[in-house]
Amino acid sequence: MTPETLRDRLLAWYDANARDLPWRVGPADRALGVRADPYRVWLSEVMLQQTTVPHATPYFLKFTHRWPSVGDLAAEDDGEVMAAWAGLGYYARARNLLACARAVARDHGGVFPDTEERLRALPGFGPYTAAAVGAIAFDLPTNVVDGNVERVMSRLFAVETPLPDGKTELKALAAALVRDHRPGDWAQALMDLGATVCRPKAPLCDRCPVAEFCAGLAGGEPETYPRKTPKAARPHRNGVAYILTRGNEVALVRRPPKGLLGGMLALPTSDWRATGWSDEEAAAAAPVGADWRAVGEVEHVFTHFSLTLRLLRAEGDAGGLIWTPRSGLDALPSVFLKAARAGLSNLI
DNA sequence: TACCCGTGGCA
DNA sequence: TTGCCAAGGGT
Repeated sequence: MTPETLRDRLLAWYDANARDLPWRVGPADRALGVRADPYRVWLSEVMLQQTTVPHATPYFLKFTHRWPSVGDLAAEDDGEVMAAWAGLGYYARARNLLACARAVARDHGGVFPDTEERLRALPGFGPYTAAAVGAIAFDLPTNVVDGNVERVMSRLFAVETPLPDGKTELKALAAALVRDHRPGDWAQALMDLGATVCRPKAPLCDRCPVAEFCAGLAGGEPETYPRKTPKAARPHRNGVAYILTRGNEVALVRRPPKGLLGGMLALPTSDWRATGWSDEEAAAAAPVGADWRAVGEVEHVFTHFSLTLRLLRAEGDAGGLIWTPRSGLDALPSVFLKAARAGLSNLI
């Protein structure tokens, strides 16, 4: 099978099997000349970074309803956007999202630039996002390489070099298939194939439009690609979260702008360390003096460490805290929402 | 370059 | 239960 035949097969498959996604202009409409809104394409691409479609979708609908244009988003307050992002994770994306929206509003007249190079210069635009927005929103023949495309290429060509070292080789293989014809559909076809057929586990090779081209399938174990270097073990840390209530309100803090959960509202915490905390030690380290009572603990897993958070609760008052009604706790990252719910529960 | 940075679903 | 996994970017 020639590369041109492979392309024809995959694009035809996409025409018949494209996923219907809220940020997507499908192949039928694109054939009529309809273009996707760069703002919506960009927003979806950022939300989908390392995030599943089911998890990102409600956030996309919420954001586009509340901020229909990049100018609307650029004019919003930081805290509102960070609160709306809460629960989606990787909060640097939200900080960069705002920085990018404001750069587009200020430096580009509210219009996304239409070259890969100038997109790449915007905050939060790495190689992937610049290529994806360029292809999907502007039909530029860019090389869009995400985890899906890496997996598809590694199987099609039975690439033995483990990731991440194999990225260069996989990217070159993908580049050799890019043409000026339907570049936006091509990028989305590759990613849809990776997401629905050439899946990480249990690929559906009997439904694959390019199976006869696939060296990984010919070798008998397509699911073993891409090869990967083993990951380091995840360390464990221990911390204390303090739940100070004043009637219906809970005391929160704003975390520093960079680092873990940067810029997000949070419960006050101790430092997070390898050794555990006794109740006495935890109370002594509290941000304010109060009659602290141990009310349990929660477990949470981050990308590179796991955490046991001991929960101390007290009723009291203090300055320098962000007093928030219980109904406002949905502005918290998941780890603190989980901790607050557990600590405020009457079941303890 | 290697490490940092969330979350929830699933086998 | 544990580890793997999802449309990566920043530093």
